[in-house]
Amino acid sequence: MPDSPPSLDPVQLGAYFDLIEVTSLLRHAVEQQLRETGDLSYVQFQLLARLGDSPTGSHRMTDLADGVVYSRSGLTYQAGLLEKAGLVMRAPSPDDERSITVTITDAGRALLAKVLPGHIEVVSSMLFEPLSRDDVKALAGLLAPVRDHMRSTPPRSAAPRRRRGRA
Amino acid sequence: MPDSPPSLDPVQLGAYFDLIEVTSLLRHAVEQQLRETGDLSYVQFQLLARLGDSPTGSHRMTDLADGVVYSRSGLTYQAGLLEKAGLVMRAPSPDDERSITVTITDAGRALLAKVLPGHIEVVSSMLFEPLSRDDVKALAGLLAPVRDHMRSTPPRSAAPRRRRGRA
DNA sequence: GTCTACTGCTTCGAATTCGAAGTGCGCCGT
DNA sequence: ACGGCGCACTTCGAATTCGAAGCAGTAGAC
Repeated sequence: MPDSPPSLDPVQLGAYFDLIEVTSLLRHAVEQQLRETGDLSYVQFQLLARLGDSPTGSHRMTDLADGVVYSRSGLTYQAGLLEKAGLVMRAPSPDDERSITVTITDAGRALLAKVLPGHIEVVSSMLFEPLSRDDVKALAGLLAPVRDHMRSTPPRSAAPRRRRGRA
Repeated sequence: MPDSPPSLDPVQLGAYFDLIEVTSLLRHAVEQQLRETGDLSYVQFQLLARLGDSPTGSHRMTDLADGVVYSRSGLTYQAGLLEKAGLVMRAPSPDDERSITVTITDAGRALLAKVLPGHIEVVSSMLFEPLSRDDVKALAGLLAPVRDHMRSTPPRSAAPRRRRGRA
């Protein structure tokens, strides 16, 4: 079919706007809590959380950047900050001399633990309070396919993430 | 006061993470499209869209800031840029000498119209493609109460905030 | 009337962000 | 093995962001 006239029906538009607004508000609230509790920005928290979640406590820079949806240069900056604060360590990867492995320190884990309850409190009370258990399940069920779709559709001009081998 | 054990069940956690990731990815994609097509940042686009949507084509600064979830000082900056670009006009309100009324110009409307189709295209193909019509309805139905809840729960105020510094 | 508290916006300084360019390593074909 | 291409990360400069402080204008108490 030819491209339909480019427009979103009112329901789509509402969903889109609400999505943006909800996440913006949530992010602001969370950011404030993190700043107060642990003097962390949201990105820094995300990085620590990701590292703390890993079985090894470490990740490559690039994977971190992708995971958090962040620019590489920005990650370098934030990793530097976190390292200076003693929350992570950086070391060259053993197997690939190009890449850097970032590892969370005990101090990092401690701070994460200190900040986490408040974080969860905010998310819980802002995002989940008005939703029933089934609502949350439904939301998760809706977001998952969108997430997968987005992951598999890389930004238009960026290089497709091919490990090796050709198409 | 023994706060309830602060934790999110796995479903909630997944929904929360996906929400953040989806909007981050969407935002990046949209931002890129807007930059390419009309040399606009996302905030600038949001401001123009909001003004263009208004019956009068204008809004007070504060309402704009609240609408897009943005700091006041940031809005002053962006409004200045938009004005310099001839996309909006600023004039003191007749009834309240303190407040400034921002109005979209014809050039602003033109740029908005130029940029909108691509914007919709991106949102459509990234966010809505993997969702059926009913899915979207369900999503909208879930987000609306959350949005209302957040709006009615103003950011916890007046905590002595520490200086920005260090990690 | 006028004093005081509050609101709306701007200015200011510092921190964060990104993209482009730069450096060095690893992979592949010849 | 050599050479070119591509990847991982960093550096650099410019633009954007925020909060705190500052400057009017407004509203309510008395």
